[in-house]
Amino acid sequence: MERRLTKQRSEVLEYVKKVRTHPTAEMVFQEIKNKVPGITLATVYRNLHLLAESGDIRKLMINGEYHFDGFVKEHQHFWCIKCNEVHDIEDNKLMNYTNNRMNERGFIVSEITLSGYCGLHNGKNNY
Amino acid sequence: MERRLTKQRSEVLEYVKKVRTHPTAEMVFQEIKNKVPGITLATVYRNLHLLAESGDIRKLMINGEYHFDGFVKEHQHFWCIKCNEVHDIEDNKLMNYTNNRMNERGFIVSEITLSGYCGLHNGKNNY
DNA sequence: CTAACTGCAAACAATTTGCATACCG
DNA sequence: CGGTATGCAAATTGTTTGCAGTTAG
Repeated sequence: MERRLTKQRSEVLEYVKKVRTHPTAEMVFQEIKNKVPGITLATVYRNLHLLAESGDIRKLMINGEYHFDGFVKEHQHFWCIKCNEVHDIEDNKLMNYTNNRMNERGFIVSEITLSGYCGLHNGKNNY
Repeated sequence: MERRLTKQRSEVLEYVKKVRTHPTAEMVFQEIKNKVPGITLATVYRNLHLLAESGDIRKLMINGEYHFDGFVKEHQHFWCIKCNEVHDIEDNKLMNYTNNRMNERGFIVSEITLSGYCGLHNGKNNY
């Protein structure tokens, strides 16, 4: 199944690649619909899934919604319960430690997703 | 808002407490509907959420669905992409390490959710 | 008694699908 | 051309809600 480069697909990809906000399909749709008149949410979904499948972007399931991440270098995610934002965590030590501990138990870890309170909502600064 | 102990609520609680399978609302409903004739999925949902709110059970969002866990002692979860099961991980070292690393960055971790391949599906035994 | 709870049906939100048409390579 | 991809509308899935009747304390 060969892939074609349509206006819709390239705009979806470009948008997800340029932001670091882990947008949902709906957010991507809202942001690009002006540049791609007539585009549908269904098309955005289809492209996001295809792009994730081909490894151009990552697909995350956070709090019951898909979020998409144009940053494909291995990293982890943290979802803040309070501000509802997804933060990138780049911590090789944490990744290695987690892999080692889990490998010992026979598991292979492909994703680490943490949740809790981010810097702005950790109680030290909670106004 | 005082809580009452109805047949429906106690059966939901009892079921979630007795299994270690992290059932969804639908699964709980299917398992108890014979013991509680006439019970509705909506009632199961309402009770699961109330029980989670009061701390009697835990509520997890895994792969886009709520799962419920009667084991309330602090622990982590691992979701196997292949068998689609949620495994309990009890690893205080991993928890402490993760907390420490994340605290340094100003985050407070309340949940650790890993995903990947469990022992039966880690490629060493993948038939 | 009376506020909490229930069943029922309808509403919802996120996502997916069928199908006829459009268009990339 | 031929098979991908698209728009549109309808369908699905998981979950929540409004409401009138029921029940625990």
